[in-house]
Amino acid sequence: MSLHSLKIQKILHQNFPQIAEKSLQEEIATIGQLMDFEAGELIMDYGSYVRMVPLIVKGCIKVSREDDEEGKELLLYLLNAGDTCSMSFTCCMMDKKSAIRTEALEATTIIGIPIKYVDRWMTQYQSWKNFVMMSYDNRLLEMVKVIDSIAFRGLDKRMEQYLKALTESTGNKTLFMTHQKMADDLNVSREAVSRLLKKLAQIGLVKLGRNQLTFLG
DNA sequence: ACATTAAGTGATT
DNA sequence: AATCACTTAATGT
Repeated sequence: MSLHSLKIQKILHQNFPQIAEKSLQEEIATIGQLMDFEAGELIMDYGSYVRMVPLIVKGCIKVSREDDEEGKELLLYLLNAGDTCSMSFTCCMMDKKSAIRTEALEATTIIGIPIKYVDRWMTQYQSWKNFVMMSYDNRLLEMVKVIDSIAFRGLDKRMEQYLKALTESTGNKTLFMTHQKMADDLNVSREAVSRLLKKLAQIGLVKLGRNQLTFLG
């Protein structure tokens, strides 16, 4: 067995304990491709075809929905080690263009699984099916939370949730980004973000700086 | 020093 | 809360 395969097996063991069948682990180790992305790198853009399903090994990926018209964006959820991209399953199986955009927020490593296996494993391996289903469930729950905060709560609570998700997901209380970027993620105006952050700074929830912000939750 | 970009502010809708 | 029209502040060249 190759060094590459051994490495993947070890990673699987550490980050994807749900994937139980030995033969499945071996298949992934054989055909999976380790891929690295730098911080800020665009992994999949809106409209491109999905050829692989990623298993996230390390880092953090931002998944966002893009509006058809004027470059509007909305953060849907964040993915971390042990997660997979649910949208990519659907896109793969139906051979559709990606309805989302994914971007690495920090140095990120994934195992890429070519499309053809993904489908076959669904019927072949119980743990793969469970893994996929579980992943759908998690993502859906996260999206419900986002919808909930958009529909029923003000921007202030939404901002808190956003900051919490980002800092937890990146494991860093300080975020290096502009108010404009946050405004894009939340799909609100930059001014609204600036004004709200100023309020949050006054009550001591965040610490502000140019191009950076520290969450003190 | 100058230009550029990020952030703050007030008025208007 | 969005948009506009500006001002002020920080940073890069």
